[in-house]
Amino acid sequence: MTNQSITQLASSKQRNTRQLEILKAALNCFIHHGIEATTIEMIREQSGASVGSIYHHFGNKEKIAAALYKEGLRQFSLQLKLSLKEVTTIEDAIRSIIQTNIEWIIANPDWARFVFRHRHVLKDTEQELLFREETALTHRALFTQLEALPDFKRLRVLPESMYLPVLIGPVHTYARQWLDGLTPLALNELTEDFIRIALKSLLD
Amino acid sequence: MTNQSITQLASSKQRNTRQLEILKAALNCFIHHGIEATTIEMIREQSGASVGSIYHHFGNKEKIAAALYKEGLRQFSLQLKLSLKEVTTIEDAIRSIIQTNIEWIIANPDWARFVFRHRHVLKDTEQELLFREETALTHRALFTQLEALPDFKRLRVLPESMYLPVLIGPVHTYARQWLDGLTPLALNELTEDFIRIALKSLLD
Amino acid sequence: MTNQSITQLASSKQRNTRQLEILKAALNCFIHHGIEATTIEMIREQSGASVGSIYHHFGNKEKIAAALYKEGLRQFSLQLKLSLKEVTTIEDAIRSIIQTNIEWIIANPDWARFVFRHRHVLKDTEQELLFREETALTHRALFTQLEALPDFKRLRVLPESMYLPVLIGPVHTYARQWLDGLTPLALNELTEDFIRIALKSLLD
Amino acid sequence: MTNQSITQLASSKQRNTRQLEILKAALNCFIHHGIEATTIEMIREQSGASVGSIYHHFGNKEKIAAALYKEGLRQFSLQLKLSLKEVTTIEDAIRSIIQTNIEWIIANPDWARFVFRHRHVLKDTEQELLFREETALTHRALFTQLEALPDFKRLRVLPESMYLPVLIGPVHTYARQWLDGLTPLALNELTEDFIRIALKSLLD
DNA sequence: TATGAATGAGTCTTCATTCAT
DNA sequence: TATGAATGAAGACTCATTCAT
Repeated sequence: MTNQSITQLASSKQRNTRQLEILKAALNCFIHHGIEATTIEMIREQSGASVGSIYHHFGNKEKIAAALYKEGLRQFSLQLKLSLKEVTTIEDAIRSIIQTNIEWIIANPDWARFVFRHRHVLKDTEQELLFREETALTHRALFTQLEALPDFKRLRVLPESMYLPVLIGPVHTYARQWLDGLTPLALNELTEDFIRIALKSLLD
Repeated sequence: MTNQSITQLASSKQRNTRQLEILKAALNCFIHHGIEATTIEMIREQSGASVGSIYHHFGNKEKIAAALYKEGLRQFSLQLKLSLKEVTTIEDAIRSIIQTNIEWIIANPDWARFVFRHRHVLKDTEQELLFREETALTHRALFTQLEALPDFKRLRVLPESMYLPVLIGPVHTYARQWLDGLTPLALNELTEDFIRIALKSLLD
Repeated sequence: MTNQSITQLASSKQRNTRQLEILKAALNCFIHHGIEATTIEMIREQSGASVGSIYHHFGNKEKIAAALYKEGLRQFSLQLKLSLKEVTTIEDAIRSIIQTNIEWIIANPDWARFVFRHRHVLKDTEQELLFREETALTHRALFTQLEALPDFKRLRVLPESMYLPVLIGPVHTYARQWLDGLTPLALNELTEDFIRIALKSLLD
Repeated sequence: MTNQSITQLASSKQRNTRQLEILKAALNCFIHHGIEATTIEMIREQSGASVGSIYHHFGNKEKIAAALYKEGLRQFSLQLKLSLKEVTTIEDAIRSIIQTNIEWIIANPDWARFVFRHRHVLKDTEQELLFREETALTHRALFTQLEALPDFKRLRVLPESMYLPVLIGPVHTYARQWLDGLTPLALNELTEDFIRIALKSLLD
């Protein structure tokens, strides 16, 4: 049904098999029916866990969604950080960011659908603020790394909050359509095009 | 609470006051609580209409959401079409598209939040296919109009499905953040920046 | 099953038939199984009302219990007030109070069981304070009436909070046992004995 | 939080520390939330025992409540028996019974609340009949002892089942209110008053 | 004796929807 | 067209109890 590998899901936090099965089942249900329309019973059936076990591990449905969201973004962040490790020029950095985005989306289509569609699962949650701060820190760290690059000044001068939208907006907007099956061309075939666009947009 | 004007909501289809009040109340509820978490009772309370009346006019909750979604996009399309009427160069066209997007989002923030967040309200609906075709037609018409422009060939050669993401992806990605209050700079202050970016990305 | 008459239940507040059926069924269930062990399903079955109707009228199970409790005490208070209307001596007053207590308990055994057993249904409820004040007022009014009697000074001097326990404690303690089937003699056969005891305890 | 001493709880039956901790925690929970609303988890948390341990020692929640109830009454009975050992006149006996009641309630307020509120924990239990008989025996023994007193005939002639309610009803009715914080005067300040009342009621 | 993860039957409660007026 | 009381299916969630260690 889905190519979401359990190994993938496992990678960003210590989770036992039972928890991973629950997360995997939940992700699948959430994508196919939406969070609200997914019943605990559905997750139970697909995961093999008992209702009690699901509640034992996650507390309630919203927290499963929250876990899925947070771990998705964390896992992506990690991958991005790794890919930026060796980068020495601003051009390489842009290239890396775009490539990693596309690669992650292609490797984790359901997870990508989930984070694209459910930006608000953390809303009104105790974890909300904490996770916002974590995200802000990650962004800050990324920007700091870019600033340290020797050719950083090649980057177009823009309000800071615009950089990410400009850099990755086209990819994300395309990816949303592709993930919805609305687009003839696969995302990965367009990697070079998106990189070229980003370079033109951001480097003088 | 919201600056969504009822007049605005009214403009794309023949609707009486009662219906507009219902739509307005529903939009407000949907934004604040999500579609599923919004109960008919909430819409009843905010709109002043009775439960029976709501059902009389819209059939059920999903159809209210569907109406909101379709009319939102139609209303935007209309505005875009008007703004493109006088356009004579490709550069003006790009400028117009970006400007109209930003203007519409700023004029209809809740509506914008709604269409951004609820791309899937038409899913598994009889209206789905119909509306998809309508949207495709609109896109086609837009592209045809651009092709007819004398300096069309200035446009970078790209797979056709990439044009819209590249053109409007940065604005939309930024707008989502702005509508969520995650961004320091108001969208309208960045209009010129976004236009410059788009021109650089799309014109040779 | 129970001799609780619906007419009786109706007397202290404007209630429609449906509500009275629900209250009657609930009282019966509460007595036989306790409040917690009574399920809405049981009340539904016995009352003939639908689940939704029960919730429509009472909000939840606790509020049914609260209504039963408050209306029980109110109904008793009313009866007591009526019986004290014509009273001219302190002895008659004592006699009246004891008689009314016994009569009410005998006429409403299930209701009496309920108020004896469930003094705390209003605990941590918004109605708690309000009802406490109502009760205090009723008590105050009763005492004021007694004070106005010409032979009031025949009453033994005691801390005010002791009067009611001394006057009615024996009856209530006996009634609890009788209502539990633990006592050979019916409460009403002992009316004169209880009156004599009360007079001895409280006069000169 | 409560002045219920563990030593007190221990006195009527052989119980090890673990069991006493469980009983103490349970009593506290039962008083604050009621028996049904108390979860094993709450008792576990307050007692420090594990869920398994609680079940090992008591079988289930109802049996904890039953143990608490039975041991409470037994402990009180014991204390009463001791206090009646030296009694030689009917007046002293009445005095002793009232004093012991008040003393026990003051020394064990939570336990007193518990037995007052939960007369029916043994209902539909195998222990019910047994304990009823035990109680009846105790009452019989008490009455026999009183009958043996030289001035027994000073006691007013009343149906036998009335003696206890008349003797102790006022104290219990007052105590219920006092334990609920509804009364300005502490129970122990009224001991002499209650004794005087009882003597007047019961001795000719 | 002690532990606590796992189970799943059992309940409360919600809410979309209907329909008689 | 408008109303809102009544319905009951459906689901989230709890919690007593078990049992392998």
